[in-house]
Amino acid sequence: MKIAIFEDNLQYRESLELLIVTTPGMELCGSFDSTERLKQRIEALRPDVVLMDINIPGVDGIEAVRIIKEQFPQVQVCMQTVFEDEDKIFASLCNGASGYILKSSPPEKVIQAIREVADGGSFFSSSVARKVLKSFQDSPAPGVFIQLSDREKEVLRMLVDGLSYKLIADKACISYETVHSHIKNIYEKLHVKSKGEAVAKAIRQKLI
Amino acid sequence: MKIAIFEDNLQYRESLELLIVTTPGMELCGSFDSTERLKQRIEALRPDVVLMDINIPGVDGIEAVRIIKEQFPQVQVCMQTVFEDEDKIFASLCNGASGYILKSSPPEKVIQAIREVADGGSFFSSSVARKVLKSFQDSPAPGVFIQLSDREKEVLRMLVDGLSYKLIADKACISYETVHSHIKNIYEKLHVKSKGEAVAKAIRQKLI
DNA sequence: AAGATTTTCACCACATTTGGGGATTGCTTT
DNA sequence: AAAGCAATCCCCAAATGTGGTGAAAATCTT
Repeated sequence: MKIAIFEDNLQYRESLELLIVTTPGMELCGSFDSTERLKQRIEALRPDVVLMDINIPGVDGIEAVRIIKEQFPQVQVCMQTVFEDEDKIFASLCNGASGYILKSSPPEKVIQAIREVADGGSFFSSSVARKVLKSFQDSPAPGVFIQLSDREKEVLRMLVDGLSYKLIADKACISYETVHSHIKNIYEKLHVKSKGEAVAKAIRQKLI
Repeated sequence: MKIAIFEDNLQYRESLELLIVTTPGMELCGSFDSTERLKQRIEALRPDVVLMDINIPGVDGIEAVRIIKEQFPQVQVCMQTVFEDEDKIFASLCNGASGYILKSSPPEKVIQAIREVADGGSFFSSSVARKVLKSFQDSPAPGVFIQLSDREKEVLRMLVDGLSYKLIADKACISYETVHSHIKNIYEKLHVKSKGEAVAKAIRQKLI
């Protein structure tokens, strides 16, 4: 299993290098202090797993993940950082990182994270997992309470897609007035009084 | 650390019981095959961590988590299941579960999961983490590309909240025409032509 | 078969949004 | 100093959405 390291802190990078080379089954195929010539390096080295510092010189780690996953989707990326910055965590994950560990994690966690991401799984430090979790819990559970009929859901979906009453009418092969009528009922059930609120509620409560 | 088990499969429950009682620092305070009298039981036992089977007789595990977290938010719940059903995973997590492990997980993972959730962290089996991750990656990264000014973001936020131009004008202490103007610019930048689309895009791309 | 709900459609009046023109001020960036 | 942008304001006309009041047919429930 080939590992590449992108980490600008010399001391930490060296300890990672040592960790990798002393772990059976793992091979260090590259170690860098910036994201310069990122694509060429990945291209040449073909690592299985990349350990990427989030605050690295050059294009930052978040952008680097995007680039790597875009060009080499089979390469698994595990982010590393000292901070627990929520926005950066989410941005990295959305960009395709498979793991996220804090630099304070003990070496065996790092090895575990590498193994799991290489294996197609994911690994989060538990405090990172907690943040990810929280973002779920902040959003209400998929709406089971609000009971929309099939037609109403269909109309709502189109409303969310930004279609006008007229276009909805055409697509659903019903008259403008029927659309009007459905939407009046939807507003009633959702306790809203405008398109904006309806769309917001539909998306946030995952009604569609 | 007091652990309670809710699991209807006798064999698996017994192996969990054995695992808990033989682990130093953990105490088994209750073990049940259904969620009957759930609240009374939690009330009486005051466990630190609950291991909850997702397909348990009585109210199901997903509902049980909700009830537990509602009444006893300090109790940490770790879900257990044989299935990797995405909807159930998300529903459980939204309802307040702090961990999610598959029954195929080895005993040491179970112990690790209990320790981490008790500690305020979270634990996912790596395949579960992968699913959670995927739900992030399906949504685009928080909009870094679309550049809205502060005022525009403010207006957009209010638009999402369902306010009319007039109310936005009042709240922001600017004229109706200025709101109109900002919104024209927002539409331009978002490449949309209606409130509905703007709201949908704002939420989906986490612009607000 | 009776009753409830969903789906369908209509009309009217009013409110709101949208797109098209402008314009001025102040602040940055070049 | 000029260009560019954000923020503020104005007018107009057309398109679109909202609320009220019906009502008929189809479908599902009991």
